[in-house]
Amino acid sequence: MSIQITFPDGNVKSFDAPVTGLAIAQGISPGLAKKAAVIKVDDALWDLNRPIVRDARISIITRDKPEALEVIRHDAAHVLAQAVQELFPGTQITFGPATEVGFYYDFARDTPFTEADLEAIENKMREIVKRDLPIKREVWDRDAALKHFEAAGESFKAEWIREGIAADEELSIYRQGDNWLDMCLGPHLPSTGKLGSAFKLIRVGGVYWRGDANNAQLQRIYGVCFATDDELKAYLKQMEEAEKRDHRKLGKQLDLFHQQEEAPGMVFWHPKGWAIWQAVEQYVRGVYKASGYQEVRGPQIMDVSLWKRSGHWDNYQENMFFTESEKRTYAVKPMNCPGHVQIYNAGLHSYRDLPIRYAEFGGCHRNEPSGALHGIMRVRAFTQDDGHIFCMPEQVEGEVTAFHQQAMQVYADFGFTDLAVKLALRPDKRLGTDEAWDRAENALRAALRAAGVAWEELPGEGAFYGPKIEYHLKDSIGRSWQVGTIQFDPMMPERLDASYIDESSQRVRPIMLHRAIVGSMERFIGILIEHHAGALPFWLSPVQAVVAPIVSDADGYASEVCELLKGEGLRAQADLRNEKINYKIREHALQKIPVILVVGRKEAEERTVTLRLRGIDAQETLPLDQALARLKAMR
RNA sequence: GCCGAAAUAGCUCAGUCGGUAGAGCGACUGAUUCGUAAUCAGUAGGUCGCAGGUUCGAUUCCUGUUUUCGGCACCA
Repeated sequence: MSIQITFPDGNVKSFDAPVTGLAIAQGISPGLAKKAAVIKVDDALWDLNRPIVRDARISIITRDKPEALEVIRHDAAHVLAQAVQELFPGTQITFGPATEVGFYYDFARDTPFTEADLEAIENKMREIVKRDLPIKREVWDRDAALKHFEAAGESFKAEWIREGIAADEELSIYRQGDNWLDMCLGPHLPSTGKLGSAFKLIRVGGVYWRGDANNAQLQRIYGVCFATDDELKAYLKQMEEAEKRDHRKLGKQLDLFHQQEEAPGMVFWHPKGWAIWQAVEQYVRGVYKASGYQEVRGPQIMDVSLWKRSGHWDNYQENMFFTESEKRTYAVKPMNCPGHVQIYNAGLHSYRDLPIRYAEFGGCHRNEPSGALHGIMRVRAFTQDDGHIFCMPEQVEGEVTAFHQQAMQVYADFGFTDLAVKLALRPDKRLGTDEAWDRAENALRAALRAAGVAWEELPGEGAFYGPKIEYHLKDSIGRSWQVGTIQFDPMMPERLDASYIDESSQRVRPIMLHRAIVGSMERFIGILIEHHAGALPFWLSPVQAVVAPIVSDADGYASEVCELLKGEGLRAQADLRNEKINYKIREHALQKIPVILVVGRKEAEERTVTLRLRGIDAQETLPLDQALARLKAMR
């Protein structure tokens, strides 16, 4: 039988069926066959040696293409699995996909893998690559597969066949050489030799079977993998650089903050770190004012009955701190919203007053699981740039759109342009009817559409009271953190009895929007530090300028210059230590001070200063008033 | 919270196959006044995370615990 194969350029050629991708590639050129990784058949990626038996549009995917890279990484996972089973018989295989930079595979084994094991496993992987084992796809009968894996003691694979694969679904098995196989959707490279050498095992960690904490604990081995050795090398280099930007490291080096054993998950802000905080806070306060918020302040602890009414006690009591006095139990606030509702409820509101927007730099405590703590990014005591908008349902879309635009402007002002916008939809554990959730989710979608942004939807990730839009930023090693959010909440007004009087004098529930732009001040400052590698923009730098005299004869003049700068509201210091100018320059450069003003005898006599700006070796000497004007312009 | 690892001077780290520890930087003191990324010399500084156990003797071995790190789960 002959089939028609359509090539990417539109050419059509007849082949005797079955024909494989590899054969087609060889027909074009041996070079292409060598570079080929997989073949795209219509819109699906297939193995090169999988027989094509029908008319199809095809394109050969060479190993330098992104789609091929995913296959290479997936292959690496399988080679890893085989290596582990050869080295550690009795270890069960489960799943092993490609990731953004490599791959992982999850194993069930009683004995933990050690760092030394990783080295041995990686060597075994290279050996399997060298053996160049053919990789072949087979379609198995479901019962046969079940029987095989059960007989092999692979209970996790067997469970997956029973519970994870639909009865009518095709079950594919990939054989790697004669003695090893795995159940897998594929596609894969034609042989292990095609994997190449650009991979490296990097760490091992514990995970739960099927991502559920109630299930068995597995061990996940992570690797990184690229198409070429140069790319791997570049990646490892980049990671090394990224580690230098770690906010925990820079926080210490730049003397911004510290944390200690007696206060896990909490931050001791040092003067320089607090200066950054103040700069951020004053900026955000300006945003509050500009966008119609009134700043308020609620109490830090409130009777637990209030938290029972709000629903927080039911959902989060495990993660709340409590304190007691005179036989009453108080909850240390984990959120500011119930407090804001009390402020709202203290007065009577007409529909004409809405929207009412309250804002607070609200300090919250949440007893986060110990394993979740991470520097100042995930803490147990934090401050939100929190705000709550009480409005009518028809005002929601406009408020959300306005918020979005304001938030994007704020991120841009701090130097962030690469934001991920996500829409978190109804979770399993929730309040309210499905109809209410439909309305809420659609209102947020409409607002995002109106704002003209692309967003990702996250089913099941919403808050218990409503859906939310989330804004995410990445840290130096690629971990994604939520910063801003706006959340739709029809539940809290109901539970805490908030209302307004509508046009026909009826008491009606407002909608409440919870919103934050920087989110947690702690987390945001952590991300700021990493994003700028500690070299914060001038307006955020804790010390904006250092005046450094060359000889002690210039000390008086240096102090005068420093006082002048401070008088203009700049954060300046004079470095009058008995050290050489080289020493001072080096130290302040390492401290990432944006401006160093060097003054020697000459400057003191002529009333000039020599400016040295961060990142620029060239110097410029200019009169004091001009230098001052220059610095003021940098704010 | 779960799996794994780690914790030594202010910081970065070395070390002790069980005999109570060392470097560099920093700090302090003195000398030096030196024009754009480290001047020289000297001094001080540590219950080796905490609590038990084994031992003649523990920072080292064992157990527990706290915190941190990596991963997962969680993240109102």
